[in-house]
Amino acid sequence: MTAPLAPQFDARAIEGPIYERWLRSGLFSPRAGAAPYVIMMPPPNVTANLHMGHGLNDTIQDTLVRFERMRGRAALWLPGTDHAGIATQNVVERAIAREGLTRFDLGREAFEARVRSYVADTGATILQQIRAIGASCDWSRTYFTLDEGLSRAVREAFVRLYEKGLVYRGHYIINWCPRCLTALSNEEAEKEETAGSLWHIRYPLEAGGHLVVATTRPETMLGDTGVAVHPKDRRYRKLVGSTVLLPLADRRIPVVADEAVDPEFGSGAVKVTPAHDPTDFEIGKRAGLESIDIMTPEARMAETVPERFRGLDRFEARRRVVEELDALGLLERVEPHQHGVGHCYRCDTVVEPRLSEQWFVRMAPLAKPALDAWRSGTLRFIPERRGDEYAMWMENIRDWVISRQLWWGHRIPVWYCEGGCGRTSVSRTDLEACPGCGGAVRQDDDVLDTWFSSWLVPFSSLGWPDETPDLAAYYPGHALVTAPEILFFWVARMVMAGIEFRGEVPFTDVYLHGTVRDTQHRKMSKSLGNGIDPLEVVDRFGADALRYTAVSGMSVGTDLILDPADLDTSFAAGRNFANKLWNAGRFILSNLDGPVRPLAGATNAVRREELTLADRWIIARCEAAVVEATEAYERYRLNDAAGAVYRFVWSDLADWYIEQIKPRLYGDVPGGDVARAVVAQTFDIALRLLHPVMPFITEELWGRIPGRRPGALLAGARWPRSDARARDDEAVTGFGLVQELVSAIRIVRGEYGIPPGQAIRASVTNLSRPARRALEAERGTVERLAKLAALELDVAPEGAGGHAVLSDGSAVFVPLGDAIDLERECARLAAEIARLDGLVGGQERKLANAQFVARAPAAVVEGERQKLGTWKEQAAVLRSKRELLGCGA
RNA sequence: GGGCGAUUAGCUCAGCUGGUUAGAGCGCGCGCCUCACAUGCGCGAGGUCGGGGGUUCGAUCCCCUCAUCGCCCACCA
Repeated sequence: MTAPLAPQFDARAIEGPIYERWLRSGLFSPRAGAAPYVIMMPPPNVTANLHMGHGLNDTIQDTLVRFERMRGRAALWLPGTDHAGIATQNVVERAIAREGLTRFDLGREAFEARVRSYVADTGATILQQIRAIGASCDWSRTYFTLDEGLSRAVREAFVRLYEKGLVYRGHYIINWCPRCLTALSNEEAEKEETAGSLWHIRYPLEAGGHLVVATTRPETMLGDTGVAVHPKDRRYRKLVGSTVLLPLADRRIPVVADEAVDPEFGSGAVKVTPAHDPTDFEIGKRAGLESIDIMTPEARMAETVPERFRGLDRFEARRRVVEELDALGLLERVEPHQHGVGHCYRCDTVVEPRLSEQWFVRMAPLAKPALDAWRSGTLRFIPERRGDEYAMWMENIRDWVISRQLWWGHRIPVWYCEGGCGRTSVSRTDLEACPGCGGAVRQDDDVLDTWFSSWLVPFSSLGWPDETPDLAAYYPGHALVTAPEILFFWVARMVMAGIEFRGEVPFTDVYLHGTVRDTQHRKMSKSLGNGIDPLEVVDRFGADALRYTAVSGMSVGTDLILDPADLDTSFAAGRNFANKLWNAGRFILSNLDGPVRPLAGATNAVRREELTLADRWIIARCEAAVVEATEAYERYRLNDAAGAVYRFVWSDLADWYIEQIKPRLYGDVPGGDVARAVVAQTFDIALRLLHPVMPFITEELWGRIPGRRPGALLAGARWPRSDARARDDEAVTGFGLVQELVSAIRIVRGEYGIPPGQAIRASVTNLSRPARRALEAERGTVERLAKLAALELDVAPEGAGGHAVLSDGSAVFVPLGDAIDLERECARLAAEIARLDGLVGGQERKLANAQFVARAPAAVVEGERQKLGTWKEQAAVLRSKRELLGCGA
């Protein structure tokens, strides 16, 4: 376990064993006695394979859960899978089609058995794959929406809603997928803007002349049972009540008046096909028109149309109808027409509005409290604007078609009496006989929409309808993290179900993250072949690199753009950072071979007087990182949290502090024990702060810091507390000047191509008090990092050399002797002076503006004055240097 | 047709309540195998903050408008 760290970071070597240790530790199950923090994982489909969408979604959830777990919450991230009715059935139907079979060949029971065995094989795959990215789910509570318990919950919910009159059965126009052969909800019929045509057709009037109607679906005219006009439309008012001779179908149909007609659109007259259009259905109902269903479930023309059209596919029928109308001279004109056409969300087939008998949930009563929850602030969305979408949907909610003509799912718990009484029974338990007459019963053939089980998950997964301890402890939950695509399918409905069945919203924060897209901003998809396999990324770069890239590449609500063609570049940031962390860790750990003194508390704790300026500086920077990262995690600004730790680790700790302490660590100067204490502590804190985002590498390194209890895990360690005593403005300013000076000297070196090996001298004059103290304290640091033979303070420049000025006005001089290119140095200084003069000029104008001084807040004015002073000072210093060099005007 | 969002360096994005010398990563150029790291170190180039107008002492940030892209909703057939 304490094998030396590999020189080269190898994610594959550490991730498996660490995940095993986490599992064995039991940390993924919520600890008893603490305040809970609960996230329900959006259950992936049983047949799903991990894609980047999951990668992103699960990374975010895991980051939040790990953060809260470390903060001491009883964190529960509850995983499960969804039986995914249509999707799964489609997969299995495709599989048996390869054997030349349909589900009807197999019959219901055999087909269902087939799906079950298929799912038994594949069901656990996705959850296994999720582990690869480090997900800290409580696997002991894993559920499947078709489990016995969740099935009971489904029945309970159905029966309760039925008993309240919120579930009903009726004949309505629903969206029908002619390929899946099932009803779909409004949400499942995705509108796609389509370039279609608007056909203007002449319908002859019995009394002579004709009426023009416009339609986008001419084939439906075979099912027309009326023509409607607006009651106030002068052009047509007198025609109301007259008769139209419907062409092709050769039927006589009435002209009716209805408010739903828009006189402005088309000709102002509408053909009415009650069996194939929701608006027409309503008009037909009001006018008492007949409904003629002209299509089979497969969307071929049915027996109800003239023989020559029967059996034709709807689009073929469309062509034939148009052709015949044209031949008859009844086609007035055709114009291009953009409109939204519904497509099945599972197979993309154009859905057909169809009249059929289905089960529905009356949604308005459920929507009201769900909307109130948002309005009152009980429920909030991140980003906020998503709340408006939620509200709009709730306000315009339509009843939910919950029956599906599928075989894979929860069978509708309704039994029809086939004996004498004809009663319909809704029951929590299977019925053998009619409760009314004792006669035979037949269960409804249909199953429920998949989402009818998903919307219960926040409590059904915890044991509902039983009042289990889990239910008491972990409902309601806290955050719900998902893609905006399922806001209505799932999130909104969970809120409704939560309030309806448990009296409380199931979570308070809905974090809707973006979508993973390619560089052309196309959604990643199997069909486009632009996907990225997260498992390949994990394999090549490690889970931490994947997670870091995902988290840092996306701010609240924005999409994550990755290039599937260039994984090396896409994941470079994460891979490089993991590598950096590993090497910094390797260095630090190899220098902590002995006991490390604590920074506070114990008797041999490092005293404040023992700290160098650099120590105080890194401790202050670390404190700032704690505050920044903690606040960012709390606000779901994971990219900011990751960025804060990244900068601390790379820019502060690795680039400066580690370099600063080397002489102490090597024993070249005293104070090694203090440096070790400080670096151990700040590194430890950095690992904690980063752990939610990069759990594996941080776990591996953290466990090797001396003084760990055996078996201690970072995943269960406590979150760093902010400590006001660590703040230290003096050290931040002072060490900042040290950094500036080193940079200034490096720039001069670079300008004149002074070889890295060649030690030079540098002197600083005109020092401010903080600069003097800092440079005296860190003289050695400057000398080493700028590769100086000596840093001299207050030694006036002599001879030719490079000049620079620090932000406090300190004048830096690097003697160059013959190496100087006087012209070049003069030009360089002139450019810098010009830049400063520009700033000074602007600033002077600003401060000369009486309005500004009078109206801007005093603190702002004071700040601007100070800036002016600084720039003036810097410009003056450089001017004097130019003079010194004899640059001339 | 309604509603919303975006437009900042070559690319991907920060810039959260108007005052910053507008930042990061990747890419690019120059110099470095400096005993943790070349998946690295040092230095650097690169931006009229989409166009136009306005409010303000002051606008990348607020308002209007135009353009482009995207998302959500919608029974004008």
